[in-house]
Amino acid sequence: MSNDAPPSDRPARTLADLARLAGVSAGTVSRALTNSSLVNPETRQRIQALAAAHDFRVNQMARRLRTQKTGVIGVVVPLGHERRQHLSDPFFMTILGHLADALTENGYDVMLSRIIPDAEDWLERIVDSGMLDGVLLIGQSDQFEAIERVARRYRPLVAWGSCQPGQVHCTVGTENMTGGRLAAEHLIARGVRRIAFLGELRAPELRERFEGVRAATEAAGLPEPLQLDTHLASEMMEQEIAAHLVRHLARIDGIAAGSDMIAMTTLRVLADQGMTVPGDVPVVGYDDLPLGLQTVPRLTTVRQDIARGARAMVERLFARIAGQDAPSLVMPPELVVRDSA
Amino acid sequence: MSNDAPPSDRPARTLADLARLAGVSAGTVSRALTNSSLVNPETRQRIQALAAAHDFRVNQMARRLRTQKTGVIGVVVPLGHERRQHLSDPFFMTILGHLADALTENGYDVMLSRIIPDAEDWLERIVDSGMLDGVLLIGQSDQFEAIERVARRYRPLVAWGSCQPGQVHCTVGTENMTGGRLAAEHLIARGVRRIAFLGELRAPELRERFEGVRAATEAAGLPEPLQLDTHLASEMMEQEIAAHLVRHLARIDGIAAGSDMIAMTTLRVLADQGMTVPGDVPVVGYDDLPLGLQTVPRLTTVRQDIARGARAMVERLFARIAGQDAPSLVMPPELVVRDSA
DNA sequence: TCTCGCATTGCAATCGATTGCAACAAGCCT
DNA sequence: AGGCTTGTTGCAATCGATTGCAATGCGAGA
Repeated sequence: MSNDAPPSDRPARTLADLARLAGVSAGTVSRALTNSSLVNPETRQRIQALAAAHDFRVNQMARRLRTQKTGVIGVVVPLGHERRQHLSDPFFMTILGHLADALTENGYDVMLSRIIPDAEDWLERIVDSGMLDGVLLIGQSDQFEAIERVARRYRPLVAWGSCQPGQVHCTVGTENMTGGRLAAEHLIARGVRRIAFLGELRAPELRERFEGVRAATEAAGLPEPLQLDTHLASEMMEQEIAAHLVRHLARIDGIAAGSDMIAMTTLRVLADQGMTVPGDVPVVGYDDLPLGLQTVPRLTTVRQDIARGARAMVERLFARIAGQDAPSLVMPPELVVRDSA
Repeated sequence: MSNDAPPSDRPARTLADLARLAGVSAGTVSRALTNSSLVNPETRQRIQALAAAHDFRVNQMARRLRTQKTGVIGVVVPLGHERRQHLSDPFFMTILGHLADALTENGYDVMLSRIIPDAEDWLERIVDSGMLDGVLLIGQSDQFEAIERVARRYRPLVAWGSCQPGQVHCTVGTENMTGGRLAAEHLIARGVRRIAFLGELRAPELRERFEGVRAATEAAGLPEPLQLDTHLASEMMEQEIAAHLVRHLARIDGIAAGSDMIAMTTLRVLADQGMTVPGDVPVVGYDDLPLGLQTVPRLTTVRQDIARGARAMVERLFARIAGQDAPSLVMPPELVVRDSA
C-alpha cells in the first residue's frame, strides 16, 4: 500500500537492459512481458517481477514502429468556416467526452486536433502521419470535398455530420431536415406565424435544419422563415443576436435556433430586452445538450442522441479498422418539449 | 486549385522509396525534406517536388523513435474521487480548449486521457509510455501523493490545482482560500448571516475554498457555514442539491457554490422551488466559466483566469522540457459581481 | 541406445528515419 | 603542381521492441 518497489539500482530503460539483468535475451523478455505462451511460466514470472521492481515500461514508439499499430485514434475538429470558434464549444466538448470514454474503454488513446484548414492537405497530413490507427471528425465544417477526397483511399475515417446521397465517407448524425421541421412544426402549433432561424448556412448540417424549417412553414402556408447569420464564436454571438433581435423582433414571433448554444444565448438576450420566454417569444434549440436543462426557462429542443452517436462512430471506426465495411448512420431526431416553447 | 498531383506511379511510402526514385541515398532525402543546408539547393528542390508529387509524408513513428522526441503533450484528467464525473464537465472542457489552443500553436499535438486511477501506477504508466514529451494534469483530484511521487523524478509535468507549501510538483491555480473568502465576504456584505457551501471537500481546491468561507464567517462573528456534499456528475447533482435545499433552506440565507456548475444547477433548482435569486437567496459561483454569462440571472462568481492559467501551464511545461526550472503560479482570484448575488 | 518431438530460448532481421563520419570532387592558394 | 578548404553526398550505425527461424536440451517411445 505504501512505497513497495525495491530501489532500482539501474534504471533499466530498455528490453536489453532488463534482459541482461535477467540473464536472458531481449526476445525472451519481450515475450514474457506480453504473456506469450512461448516462455516458461517460471521465467515469465521472474521477468515480470523484475520488470515491476525496476519500474520498467516498454517504449511505445519502438513497439509501434515495429508492429505498425499505434493504438491512437485522432479526434479532429475542423474549423473551416468559423476560425474563431473555440474548442471549448459545448457541443464539441460533449461529443468529445463521449468519444474519449468509448475509445479509452477499448484501450485506445485519443489524439486531439483542433484544425484550421488553411492548407489544402490538412486532412492528408493527419491520416498519413503514421501516428494514427484511425480518425474521427467532429463535424464537416465547409470541408466536404477534402473529406471525400481522403475517404476514397483512407478507410478508417468516420465523421459526425450530415449524409448526402452518394457520399463516400462514413458519417453518423441525425436527420437534420426532419429536426428542423419538428422544431418549426412545434412553433407553428403554438401559434407562431413568422419564424426566425438563427444560424448561418455554410455547414451542411445547419443548412439542412433551415431547409426543414422552411419546409414546415411552406406546408403550413406560412411566410418564408427569416434566416439570420450567427457566428459560433461565443465572444461575438451575444452582441450579434442582440442586434438581430433589435432589428427584427417586431416582425417575428418565434425562434428556431441552429444549436442549443445559440438558443441559450438567445434566451439570455431576450431576458435582457425584457421579453419573456415562451410568453412573448417561444424559442426552440437544437442538440439537447445537458446544459439545456440548466437554463431558465428550460430549453425546448430537438434532441440528437449524442451518446449513442458517439458509440456508433467508434463502432464503425473499429469495423473499418478491421477491414469491414460500415454504412453511415442517420438517427431520427426527437423533439423534447420543456419550457422555452 | 483542383487535382494537381501527377498520378503517383508507386506509392513511395518510405524515404528509401523516394531515394530510389530520385537516384540519391535515403540520408540525402531526409536532409532535403528537413531543409538542411547540407544538401545542394537544386537537389533539395528536386526531392521536395518529387515528395509532393508522390504525396510523401514521413513516418512519424520512426522519426520519433530516432529523435527521441514525440511532439506530443499528454493532457490528463484524473477522476479519483469522482468516478462518474464526465469528461464533458464544462470546467475541464474550457481549460482543455485553452490548453489545446496553446499547444497546437506551438506545434505540439495533444493526447487526451481521462483516467480513473484504480491502478496505483496510473501516472507512471503515462509518463513512462515513451509517447509524450510532457504531461499536463487538469486537477489533482485526491491523487496528491501519486503526483508528488512521479514529480520527484519526472520534470516535464505541470498540474492545475492548489499549491501546498513544500510541494514538489509544479502547479498553476488560484488562491482558493482567498477566493472562498471573497465569495463569503460579498454575501455577508449583502446581509447574509448563515452561508451554505455546496461542494465536497476531498479535492484540495474545494477544501481551501471552504476554508476561505469559514474564515470570513469567523472574522465577521457569524455562525459556521453549512457544508453540503455535492457530487460532480451532472446526472445526480440536481436531485442532490434539491434534496439539500429542501432540508436546509430554512436555516440558510445565502449560498457559496464550490464551482460554477454547482452554482448553475443551484439556480435551476431554486427557480423550480419558486425562490428568486438574489432576492430570496443570493448565490455566488466559482470559476467564471463563459456559461455563467448565459444564466438567468447572470452569475456572480469568483473569477479564475483560466485562459491565463492555461498559457502559464504551457509556458512552464516548455521551460521544464527545456531543462529549466519553473516555479508554481498562484493567481489572485477576483470577485465578479453580476446579478445572482 | 537411438531417434523424434516438444518446450524453451537465442539470434538476427526488421520497422523507417536520422546523423556522425568518411569519401569525393572542384576550386583555390602558395 | 601539390596540399587544402569547401561543398555535397553516401555509408552505416542507431533508436528499442518484435518475431520468424534455428538451436538447444530434455524426456519418451521404439
